[in-house]
Amino acid sequence: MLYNTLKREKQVFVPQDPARVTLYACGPTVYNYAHIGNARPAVIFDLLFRLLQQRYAQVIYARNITDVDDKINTAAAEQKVPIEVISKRFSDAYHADMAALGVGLPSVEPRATDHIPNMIRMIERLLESDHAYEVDGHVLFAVESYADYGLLSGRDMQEMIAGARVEVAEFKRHPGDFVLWKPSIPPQPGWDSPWGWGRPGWHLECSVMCEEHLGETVDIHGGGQDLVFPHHENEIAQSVCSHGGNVFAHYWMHNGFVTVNKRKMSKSLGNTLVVHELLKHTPGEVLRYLLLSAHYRQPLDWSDEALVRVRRTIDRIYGVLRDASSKHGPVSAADSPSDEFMETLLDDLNTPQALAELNNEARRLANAENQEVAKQSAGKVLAAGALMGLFQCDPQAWLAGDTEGVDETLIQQLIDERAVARENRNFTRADEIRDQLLGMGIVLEDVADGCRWRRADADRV
RNA sequence: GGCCAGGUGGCAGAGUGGUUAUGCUGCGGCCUGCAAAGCCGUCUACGCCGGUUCGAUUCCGACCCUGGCCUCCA
Repeated sequence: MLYNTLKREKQVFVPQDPARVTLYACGPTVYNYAHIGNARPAVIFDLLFRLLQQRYAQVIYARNITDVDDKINTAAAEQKVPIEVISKRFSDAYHADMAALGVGLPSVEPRATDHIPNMIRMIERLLESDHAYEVDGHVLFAVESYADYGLLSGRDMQEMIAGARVEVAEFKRHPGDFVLWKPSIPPQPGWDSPWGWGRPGWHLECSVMCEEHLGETVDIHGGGQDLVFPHHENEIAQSVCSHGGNVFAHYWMHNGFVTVNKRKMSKSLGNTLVVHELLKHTPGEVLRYLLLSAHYRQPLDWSDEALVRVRRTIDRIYGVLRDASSKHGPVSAADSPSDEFMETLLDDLNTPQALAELNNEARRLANAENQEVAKQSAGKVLAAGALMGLFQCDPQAWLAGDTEGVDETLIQQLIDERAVARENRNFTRADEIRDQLLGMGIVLEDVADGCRWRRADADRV
């Protein structure tokens, strides 16, 4: 069951071919570090990919890297380095950041620059069928040649012209026409083409890479909500028109925005949160949980309070897992999560409710009175976590936190000294030691078989 | 102006025509030498006004408000 932007309703997902399910998600343009808004679709479609793989024998998930774009050219010019340096640096960073968020690699990760000949062929087909025209070294797509243009975004071209706020380039036949190919001037990147030396327009790479790696028609195509128009609308136009009218994608999924303190994240507001930076202070798992804590189609508000909240929730669950294994022996993931969990996740990726189910199971685990119940509950928690990319760390290691800069020997000495003091019922001294450690950011927990310590929340978020 | 979302308890955030979401916080309790951790309990939730209904937060209509897109953007 998936919400389809095209139909504006939830639909039962029926693949064209259950033996080969295809998913395409718009990946990053590599001109800068990924911000948390880029991470949201990466995490969501990673989860969708995991779910599909559970249900279908073969799932091909393509997530592209756009490595030819004017923003890359600008970044290269500013930093006075070749564009390849920029695209290499930030695609590497993207991989590292996404890996930290538990995002696996897609089946294929095509790059725009590896598909220039195919792009040229697609443009030629569009020219031949009069869906495109050439002017001064530019090739433009003629939106009037495609009757269904605007269907995905629910737009009427006439109305859009009336409300247009942007000056239209002289050479366009219709204000909505968009560039398929444009001339380049060094140091801009360029390739030889029938229309001179130049480079592809934005939208084209996704159409071509879908065609190349997944086929003319894909099952699911996804991306951020802001891509609905014009990016995906234009992709549809190009693909349908160059494929003799064949459907481009059956299901369209779009994720909502990440806002920061209720405001849309944007460069102009200076409130973009870069994953690379967030990871310096926050484990990727916390970021992932937070990204999954709201439904993917809803806006997600990012704040320090939210980060703290998620941190505490995760700590509690790891704590329950740790206590369970020390009380009932080692636990491992069950074959599958609970039915409730799967059901809700399969209902248009209802991750908040799925996490609620996971929390319910964790509570059952904490309340488990015997080993059998405990192992069963722990198995469900771990299986659910595995599917969502959460709770795969060793609980003890997670709770100990980052021990860098912590003098473990000194802590142990103090704990031993405190144990002696407690033995002698010298609680004044014992509490003194506990306060001293707290001052160092260390919290003590007395348990049946001794005393364990962890870093205080404040130092770990 | 056009199009599209959404307004839920202190906060975050699901969901449902009649029954506990879940998490975080606060408060009370169990446990503890005291704590911490964990557990239990708890805090008169569904923007406003009509309508349908035995019954609406949930369906229908009007209204108010918020956000997004229409230009590069996940």
